[in-house]
Amino acid sequence: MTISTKGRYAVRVMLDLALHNTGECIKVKDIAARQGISEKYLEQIISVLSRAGYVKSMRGAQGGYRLTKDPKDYTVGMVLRVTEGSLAPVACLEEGADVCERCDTCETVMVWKKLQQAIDSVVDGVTVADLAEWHKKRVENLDYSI
Amino acid sequence: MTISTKGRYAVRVMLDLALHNTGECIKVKDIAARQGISEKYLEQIISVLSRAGYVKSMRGAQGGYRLTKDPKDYTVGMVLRVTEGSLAPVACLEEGADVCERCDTCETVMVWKKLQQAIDSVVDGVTVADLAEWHKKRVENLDYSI
DNA sequence: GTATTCCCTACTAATCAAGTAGGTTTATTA
DNA sequence: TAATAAACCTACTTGATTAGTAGGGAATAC
Repeated sequence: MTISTKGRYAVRVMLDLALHNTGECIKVKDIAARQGISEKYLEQIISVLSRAGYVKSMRGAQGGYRLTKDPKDYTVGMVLRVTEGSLAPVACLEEGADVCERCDTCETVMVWKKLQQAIDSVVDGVTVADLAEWHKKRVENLDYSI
Repeated sequence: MTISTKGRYAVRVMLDLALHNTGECIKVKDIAARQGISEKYLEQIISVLSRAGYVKSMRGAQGGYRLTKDPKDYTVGMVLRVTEGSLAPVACLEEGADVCERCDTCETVMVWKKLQQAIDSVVDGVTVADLAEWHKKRVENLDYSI
């Protein structure tokens, strides 16, 4: 019942890109340094985001990545699903799964369905823009408190 | 983000015991047959429930298991936590986890906290008695429809 | 043309999942 | 009391997944 580093890192990458969303390209190297994540590993994760069309890449010197859309257009759920795969808590709820022959006598499926709804509702209720907003607010508060 | 067979089977065991809660002992062999689960594997799972005090065992011929309390006193969450371990979606939310030094600048933690609350709320909002109730209702409906 | 950056594939070590296997202990019953 | 039926316990296995590492290739700016 855990979200792997892949998904968590992906969310942090999107947040990082949102916070540095100046129109300039952001290098993986910089994100990795800021987030304290292995550069090579991040490369793999961001390439998933790239293939999904969530970020746009520019190769070569001065290259890097940018968000293709506005941060408010990405939910955390979108990012997690594309990196983690399905967020279904049990296999038989995954899309395209063959309904198990036990389902019609299996009350537990009701619970997993509720669980899935609850999970979806949380992760799709928060956008990358929200994360960025929270971050900015927190930084402001830190400034005042010093 | 999935619940393993261990947890799911445990819930089904509890439901099975609730549905056959006549005061008599229920053998692992019978549960395994009804649920279509490997007897040996179920043995391991039910022993966890036994050590947690959720079921009471009787050894020897005519032995077996019984629920120690009323089905309504067990939430699905209790059963899952004891078999799956923590239901925290990320390691840093697990109890006793050392707070990572990044947490204070890590807005994503907010999302994981909401997620955990949502998950807890679902799994602790359904009891084994609810599952049994749903099952009985469904069986009734099947009877009428024939 | 060289440095920089993304891109792609393969490999690895450790852990976890989902069982299998085989024997030990305890209670019933013939 | 011997046979049987059950829970109990520990170790092993096979395959998948996780969390990276490693090494080179292709595009682009300067």
